Amino acid sequence: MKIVSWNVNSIKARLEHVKRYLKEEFPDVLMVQELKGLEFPKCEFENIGYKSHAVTQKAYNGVAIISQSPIDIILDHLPYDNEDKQARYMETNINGLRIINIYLPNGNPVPSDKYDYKLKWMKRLYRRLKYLRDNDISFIIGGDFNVIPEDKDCYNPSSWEGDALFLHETRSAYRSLINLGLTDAFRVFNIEDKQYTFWDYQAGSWQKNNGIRIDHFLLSPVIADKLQSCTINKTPRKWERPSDHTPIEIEISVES
DNA sequence: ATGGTCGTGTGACGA
Repeated sequence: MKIVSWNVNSIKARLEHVKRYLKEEFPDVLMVQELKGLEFPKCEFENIGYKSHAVTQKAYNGVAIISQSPIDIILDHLPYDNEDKQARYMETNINGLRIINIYLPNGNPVPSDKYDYKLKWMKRLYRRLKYLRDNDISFIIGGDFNVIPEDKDCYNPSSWEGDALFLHETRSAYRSLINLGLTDAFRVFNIEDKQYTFWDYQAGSWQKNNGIRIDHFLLSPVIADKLQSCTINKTPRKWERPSDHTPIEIEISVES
């Protein structure tokens, strides 16, 4: 079973990219982030054999899951704060697998209410994932975490000092998630540095490979044992008018 | 070099 996460930076601007990707790679599940609008082109995906479900808001954020198999919605928001209306979380069952798609807050500038929100959001996420672990519910969580886990996951660690994606407190909160017993799927197969999923539009970042690794898949233990591969697919970042992120892909063996 | 680039929605803000 092939599952992919991709921050598309507007589903309207990237519709043809997403359709092309589905036709070329034919994933079982594609989770997308940063839809950036209320409208979601569900019919466009139906026409090429995909079901979908989106959680959207006006102008900002937004996540969706596009799947060959039916999607059961478990949650369409991150629990433990009823005041939080931002469209950043969805939790589903697909083929009996618990699949979670997140767009974790960026949090810049630091300090700010945005950074406070990011840390609170990460604590809420911890609480939800701990609940799933405590109740022996296996899961796959993927998405744009807006966290650079280690120095080797960015091109110039000193230039990221003080950034909300790289601060000690951010990475510490991320490690707490890992310490629930989760596996960073990418690092199972690749321990090299300079393995990025995002390159800024500015200053020739792509051409200079000045990127960061912030899109991740974390797997609970039973599913981690079934992981076959995890690959960053840089091809869509080379297309015309690309997203600033590129897809990260995992393959899970599922008994049939 | 105190910039540079996108996208939303149509002005300022977010990344």
